[in-house]
Amino acid sequence: MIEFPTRYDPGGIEKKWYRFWMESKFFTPDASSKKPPYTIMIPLPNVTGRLTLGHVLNNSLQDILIRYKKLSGHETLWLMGMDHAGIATQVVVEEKLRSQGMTKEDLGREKFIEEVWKWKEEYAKIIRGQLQKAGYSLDWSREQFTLSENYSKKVIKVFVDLYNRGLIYRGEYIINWCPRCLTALSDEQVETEEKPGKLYYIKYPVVGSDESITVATTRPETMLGDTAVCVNPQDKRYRRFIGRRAILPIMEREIQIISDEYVDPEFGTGALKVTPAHDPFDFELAKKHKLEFIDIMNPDGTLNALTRGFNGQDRYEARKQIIEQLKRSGLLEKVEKYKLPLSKCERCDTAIEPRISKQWFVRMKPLAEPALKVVKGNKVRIFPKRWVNLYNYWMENVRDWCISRQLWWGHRIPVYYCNSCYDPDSADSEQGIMVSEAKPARCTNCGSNEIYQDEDVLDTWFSSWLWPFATLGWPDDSKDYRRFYPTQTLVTGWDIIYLWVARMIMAGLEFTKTVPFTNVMFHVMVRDEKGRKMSKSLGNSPDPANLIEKYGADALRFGLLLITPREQDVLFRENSIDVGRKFCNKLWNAARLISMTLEQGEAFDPKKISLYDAWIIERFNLLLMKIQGHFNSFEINAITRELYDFVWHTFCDWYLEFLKIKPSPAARHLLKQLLIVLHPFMPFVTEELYQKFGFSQKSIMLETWPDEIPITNKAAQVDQLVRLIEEIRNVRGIFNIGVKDKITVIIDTKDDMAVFLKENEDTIKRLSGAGDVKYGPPGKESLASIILPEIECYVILSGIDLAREKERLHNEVDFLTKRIDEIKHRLNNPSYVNKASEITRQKEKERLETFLKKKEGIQKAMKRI
RNA sequence: GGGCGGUUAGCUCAGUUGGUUAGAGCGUCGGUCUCACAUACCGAAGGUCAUGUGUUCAAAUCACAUACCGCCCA
Repeated sequence: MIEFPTRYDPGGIEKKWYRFWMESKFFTPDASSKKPPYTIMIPLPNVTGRLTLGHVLNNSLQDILIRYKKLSGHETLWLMGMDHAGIATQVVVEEKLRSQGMTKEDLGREKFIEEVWKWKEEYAKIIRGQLQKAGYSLDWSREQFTLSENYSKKVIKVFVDLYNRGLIYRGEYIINWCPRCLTALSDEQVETEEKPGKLYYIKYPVVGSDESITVATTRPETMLGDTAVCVNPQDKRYRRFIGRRAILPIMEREIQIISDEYVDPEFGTGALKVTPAHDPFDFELAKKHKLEFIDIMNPDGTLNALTRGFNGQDRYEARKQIIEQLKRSGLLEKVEKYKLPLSKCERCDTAIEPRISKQWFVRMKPLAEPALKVVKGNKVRIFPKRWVNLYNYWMENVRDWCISRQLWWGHRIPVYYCNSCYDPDSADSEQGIMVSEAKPARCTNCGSNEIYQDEDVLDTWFSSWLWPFATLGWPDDSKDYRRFYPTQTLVTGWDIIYLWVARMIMAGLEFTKTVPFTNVMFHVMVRDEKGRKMSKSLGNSPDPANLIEKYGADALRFGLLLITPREQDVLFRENSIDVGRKFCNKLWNAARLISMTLEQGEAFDPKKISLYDAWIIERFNLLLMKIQGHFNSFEINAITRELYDFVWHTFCDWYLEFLKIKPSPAARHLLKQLLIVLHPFMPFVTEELYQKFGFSQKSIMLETWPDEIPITNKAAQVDQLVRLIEEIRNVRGIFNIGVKDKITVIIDTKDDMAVFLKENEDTIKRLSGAGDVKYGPPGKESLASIILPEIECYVILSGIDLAREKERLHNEVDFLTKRIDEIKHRLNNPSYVNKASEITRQKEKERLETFLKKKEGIQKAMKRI
């Protein structure tokens, strides 16, 4: 007899088994194994902060795939690692310093980086703890970090290689500048939102006339950097001004009036103020027309000395004053309300400043083309399919990637400058610039030994796009790399298609000549009740570790998956994972019951099973088939629903009830199979139960995914029995017959069914609450009638309202008559007969048959009343 | 402005090639501590499947349009 508490308590059990798995090295694959490999690279969490429920969803899905594949005979590797997350981590550490009244400049670069490393160690530990608590079968022995010495070497090598092949260049362009983080950002790290703003109409007086030309702008402060006004050459209103000069108000500077057909005459006034150093469009225009570039901003978003009186003023403060001045001088024509897109830094929410700046870029077109092809050609398959559109859209419109960041925390750019022959003011010359993995001893141009390294670091994503192979030893021809690369599946959120997924595909093709993974599974986002994405910086996620304390890891994992919709983001409410906790307890108790019905010494033999066994096995086989299908299309939350329904409403509600009356060795066998199938979803409780029952392996992790169990019995009679019991219960409910009031039922049926029901009288009695079962046609008692295709059944109602039963039957007849007419009509319709499939028509005929029989039975019963 | 997704019971969601009387969980109501589980069991109430038009023998399911919500891009 197995000792079995009535309640499942996950606490101690989870810790015990995780330690056991770790000590047994079950998470660490053998690179020399002959089994087919299955590899997943974890979407490396940032060391910035604690993991959120978003990570729980993401990692639970991966753990399910990995554990499933391991059970299915694969050598699985789920590689653990973390991301240094340049800006995000630097921001939080700066924040921490600020709370202590310090800035990073107070510390200096070296000391500051030391502080960040301390942060990294602290949070890496927390994150590992969170992941282990959740039961994830990550290979900890191969853990990676994007800023480790080893990983950095690879990042630097890639930079140098790409530079040597002309795919990395330095250039002066308009980039997204965050005045808070004081760094350039890539286009993908900027978020835009629509904000109510204003459109200001400003008059620029035309030199040598008393006329003026009016421009419209949403950012009047940028006018201080204007170097031209541009109109469409076809625009009759302005034709006469082209080639003349205007006076820039406030600055009192003369600027040109030029024409270009890119100007939209419909927008604003049709005259465009040109600010080449602060707008990407104006920048292009200025290059074309050889205009002057005037940068009027300091890095922190204040205006600089080139703006005369506004030097040192904040951009928004300056805007107010400029409007005031324009009003006073009568040059502000009008102000309109206007909705404008506002760009923000994704990390700190500060409004982005487009700004001319010298940065390093990756040429993306040549990388994107092959990456587009592999998705079109199904070499990389994306699930759900609809995300292919987004991928294609981005790849087809890809822009060069700004990879330099003015940060301290990251991979220092491997570019060196010669102090004597390099000219920082020359935009194009490469004289005195050296790109190499190690610091050159002397300048390759002039031989000077005064050489200094670029101060900037690389975009974090420039390291994480190498993740699938840099983690496995590449560029060395290592055993792991040969064995586990390319990987099979990537599981991630759709929000980083551009930032990460697309770039990994490009990097894989470029550096390893193969796709880095064959399947990409995108899952939805976890949001809080207000619909905000759960994020480390917002701090709006409960700590998964706390939820696990409260509910158990299996409960959190299973519950979260169960409430996750197919295509829509999940709005998380804590009480909704309670369903996971209850499910664990249900499974626990199902096993408990089975342990109590065990018959010693009897082994399961599929040839010697009861009809009940056959009935449940049929359903179990069907379940396996469905699960297989869903795994193939990566619809994992569909599987959780199938499992839930099967365990609760088929296995427990019916089979275990049958089992109480007729114990069977099949139950133990089925339980084992069921535990294996459930194991990827709820690893702890299944291991505990597996061990409790002493099944054959050392751990459930070493088991084999079940095949369908071949059976020959047909269990259709059990379906009829289930229906009969449901109907009797229904009658009890309708007539308010209490559970304790035993009723008498009369069953009228024939042939095999009569034999079967007689044999299973105990089941009927027990599950329907019947005290007595009689057979044959009923007498003249007061009866409620249950008419099934092969069974007629009557419940004796003494002292009960017969009018009610009459009404019930009457309604039923009405309903059936309607259906029968419908089907008859359909079957007589020539186009239906011609067009509907054979199977459909056959089904329809069977339905008609059933309804007719039932109607007849009910009519007979009505006469009897 | 372009694109993607959503709209099904009071709430959160299933419903995958069009074909029984559209399902589940939670909540509500009624009844049970029935020897696995009260973290449970039995039953009930509750739906013009957003709206409109169309295709079809047949539409929650397909097409088009509209409305509202969410997201992405410009």
